[in-house]
Amino acid sequence: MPWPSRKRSQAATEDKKKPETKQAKHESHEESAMESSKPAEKSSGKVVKKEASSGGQGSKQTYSHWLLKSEPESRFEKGADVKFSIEDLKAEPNQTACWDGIRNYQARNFMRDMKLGQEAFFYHSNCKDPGIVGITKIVKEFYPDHTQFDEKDPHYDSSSSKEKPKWSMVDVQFVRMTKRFIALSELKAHHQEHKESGGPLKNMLLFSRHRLSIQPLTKEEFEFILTLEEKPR
DNA sequence: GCCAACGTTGGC
DNA sequence: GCCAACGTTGGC
Repeated sequence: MPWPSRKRSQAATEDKKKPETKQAKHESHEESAMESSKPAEKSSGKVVKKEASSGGQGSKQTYSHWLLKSEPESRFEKGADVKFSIEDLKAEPNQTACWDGIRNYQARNFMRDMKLGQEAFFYHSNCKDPGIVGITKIVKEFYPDHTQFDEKDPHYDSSSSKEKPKWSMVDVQFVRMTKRFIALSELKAHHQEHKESGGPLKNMLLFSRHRLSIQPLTKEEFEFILTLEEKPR
């Protein structure tokens, strides 16, 4: 299936290295056709621009901040460990990694909307303590995910081709750890409260698109979460 | 390990 | 294009 979560090593960043490998989840589909046609896509695309939360009523608001899920604990997928914690990111050259292995159209489309310099929360998922642990920034906009062409990679996609790559990835660089761990449970409590009060987390996708490993955040959502850093829980 | 949510596949 | 079956994500 499609899904993704993770990313992995290598970074192409400035130096152009080639990518390495990594993974995330995988799966496949067909390209463009799918893109346009599948449900996920459409929703995603649109969501991105419009919705938004605050503000935007009809207009299209563009997301400028993101949340990236990654699994900090070992888990094997087709023989490969998908573990990639924020500590792993910090250990990469330039503290930068390519976010490969994303095999979900909605998540892929969000990656394609990511712009240089935008920030993303690094979220630990499928682990003992799920929540936000740090902040990263986009240091390379989308380009083909090399793992789709590698038959030995868990995320190989035989339906994709170098001429028409189906899957994309971006490079992200570690910025800093959040001042404290911001647990999913804490975000959820605010989310529920905000649903009634109309607060900034009322529409946070973390609670409605459970399976989306790459999520857009509005500026208001991002900033509200940053204020949580300052308050001891 | 269980299970709810939800995306994908594939028959028709 | 609908929809049931299936598979995956990911919290608990």
